[in-house]
This record gives sequence, structure tokens and C-alpha cells, in this order.
Amino acid sequence: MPDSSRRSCSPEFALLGFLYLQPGHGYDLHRRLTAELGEIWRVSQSQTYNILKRLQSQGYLTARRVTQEKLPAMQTLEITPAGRARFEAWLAAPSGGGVRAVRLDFLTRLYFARQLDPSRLPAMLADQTERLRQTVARLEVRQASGEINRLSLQLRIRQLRSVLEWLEECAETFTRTPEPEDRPGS
Amino acid sequence: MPDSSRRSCSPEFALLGFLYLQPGHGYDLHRRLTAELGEIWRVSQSQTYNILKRLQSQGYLTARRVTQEKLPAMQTLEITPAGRARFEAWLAAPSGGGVRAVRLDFLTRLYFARQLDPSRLPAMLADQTERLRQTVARLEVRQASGEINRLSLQLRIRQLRSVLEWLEECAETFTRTPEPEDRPGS
DNA sequence: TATACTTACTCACTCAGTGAGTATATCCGA
DNA sequence: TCGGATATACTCACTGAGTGAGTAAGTATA
Repeated sequence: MPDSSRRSCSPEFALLGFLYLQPGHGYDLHRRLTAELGEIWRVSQSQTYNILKRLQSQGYLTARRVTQEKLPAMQTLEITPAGRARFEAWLAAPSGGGVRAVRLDFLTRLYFARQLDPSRLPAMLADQTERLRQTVARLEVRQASGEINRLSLQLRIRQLRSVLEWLEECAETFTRTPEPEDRPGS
Repeated sequence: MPDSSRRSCSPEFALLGFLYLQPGHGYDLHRRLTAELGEIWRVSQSQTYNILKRLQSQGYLTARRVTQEKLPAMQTLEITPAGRARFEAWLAAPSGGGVRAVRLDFLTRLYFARQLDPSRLPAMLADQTERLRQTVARLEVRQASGEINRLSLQLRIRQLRSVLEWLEECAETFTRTPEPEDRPGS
């Protein structure tokens, strides 16, 4: 794994989540991913297929070939019980305490929690805030050797603080609009 | 490539840069990387070797086997003219306008520019600031569909703004201490 | 009638990254 | 003195991230 606390560095849980909500096929899942979470995950079509293939080989999805009248044949993907369990575990577990984890993992969890269990949103936001505070505290006492390492550390701390501010704004947004209106697939 | 503007998503230029300054071998380069730029690049030893092997296969480095009296044999790596050119081009070219580019690419360039041509530092900082301002401006007019995409966009803008603040602090640091005292390899 | 787009996917490739393993030498304490 | 920890210096096999081009059909458009 690249740097730190990478539970999911690819949109695998987003894809799993779409299929948790309803079955679908690769082409469509890619479109939904870019439409619904395009500011979070920027993946190519082939990469989407790569991930789906892996999820399938790991037993989280099953595929069924469907021939269509006029359009090319497609593989309808369905989530397995193992896949459902995996997704639920992911959704319930906290995200990491880094910037990246918030930008990717946490935001994706927000997206699904909003649709599946909006009552958990305040707790999720509070937990994440706490986690980030801990990370900041840890970095603040850390000493780096050399000017560049010090600057890098300062940058990371600043970044984390701005995530904390953003989380406050987030909390506001969700208390203002407790019910999601723009449900996907409608 | 993962998300956006990834000129160098691995410490290849840092390694090339170390060898630009003086020849060395893999083990030592990895140690220097973690010591000098450990807050920027967090790579395993084997990954360092992977990158070095690639640089070698691309003709930017040459290796020479050296047998030692008591210690294991090692490969001394030397930069080629093509490698020097590549490094110089990288050092002179601007970094991307994203957070990641600053955290990785730009900071690494700062590290080397400080040693090789400190007079360019103010210009580098100014250029990078300008680039980031442009990115912010671009994102501010962009509209995202859906609450989550909007939140993600707001987060990115906040992140960029905090990088801008950090750049100001950076400029201060470098005007206060124009001469680097902690040169490596001394 | 040509051509360009949409649907739906496949393939071959490079790069990122890890974790364990190998082999030798030195140091340090019981 | 003997055994274990640590340092030097790499290697290997593996999974996963990511791209870009290609394929093959139907459908709209000019």
C-alpha cells in the first residue's frame, strides 16, 4: 500500500455498495460511480471492470450473462451474502484519521449511510472529528529532522485542521437537510 | 494514473536527485530517503530497489558491482547524462496545481533547489502559489451534482486554501534562512 | 450513405507496493 | 564463548492500481 491507513484506496466499496442497493452491470456501475461520486473517485472504465473482476474472484459478487435483443450481451452482477457482510462491516467501521481517508473512504461512507441509515450520520461525523483531532495531536508532538521534513509536517497539520473545519460545515449541512432528496436510481 | 496531475507519484526523482549529487548504492539511498525526506516519501526498502531497477532499465542509471572486504557486495549506482538531463528538466518544470503535487513533487523540488540553486526558491514559491490560485478559481466555478460531490469539492477547495497559507509560511522560512545549513552527506 | 456516438466489455501492459527471505558480519551481554 | 540482536545489501514472488487501445454491435445524425 502507498502511504498510510489505506483501507480502501480504490472505489471497491462504492461499487459493492451500489450492488448492495441493487444488481447492475459493469458499464452502468461505472456511469453511476462517475455521476454520483465523480468528485471522489476518478476511475477509468477499465479500472472499474478490474475491480469488479477482483470482487467477483474474491466471492463478493456473482455474475450472470444476459443476452439482450438489440444491445451487446452483458454480465449482470449480484452481491453475495459474503459481499453484503463485507459492505456492512466497512460501513460500520470508522475511517482512518488522515486526509486521504476522509476524502475517499469517509465521504463514500457518508454517501451510503445517508441512504441506508441517516440516523447514524451525526455519530459518524463526531467519530471522524475525534479521530482527526487525535492525528493532529500526534503530529504536533512529532519532531522532524531537517527543514523540508518540518515543512512537510506543518503542511500535513494544516491540511488536517482544514478537514476539521470542513467537518463542522458538513455537520451543518446534514442537520439542515436531514432527509436526502436526490436518491440515486430514481 | 490514479487521480490528477501525477508527474511523479513515487520518489523516483528524489532518488535520481541523490545520485545527481553523488553516486551511491540502493541500501544507502533508501536510508537517505527516509532520513532526509521521510515525511514526504514513505517507501519500503524493496520499493526503493524497484524504482532504482526501473531507472536503470530506462537508461538513467548505470550499475557497477563492487565487492567489499567484509560486507556483502553492492551495486554502486551512477547517474547517466540522460539521467542528469531528466533530473534537471524535472527540477526546472513547475509542479502541478493540486494538493498532492505540492506535498510530494513540489516539496521534493524545494529540497533539491535549496542545495543546487537557492536563488530560485522565491520564484518557485511564487509560481506554485499562482498555480494553486488558478486551481482554486477553477474549482470555485465548477458545479457538482449531488450533496456528496458538493461536499467533496468544498473539501478540496479548503485543502487548497490551506496549502496557500502554508506556502506563505514557507516563503517566510526561506527568507529567514536563505542558506541551508543542514546539507546532507556532510 | 458515411460517420460518429452509445452500449458493453476485453486485453496487454506498466507501475506501485508489500512481506518474506537470503547471506554475511559485527556487537553485546550472560 | 556462545547465542541472539542488529546492520549491511539485496532478491523474489506476489497483489493491486491504472491506462490506453481495441472490439463489436446498434443507433442517431447530417
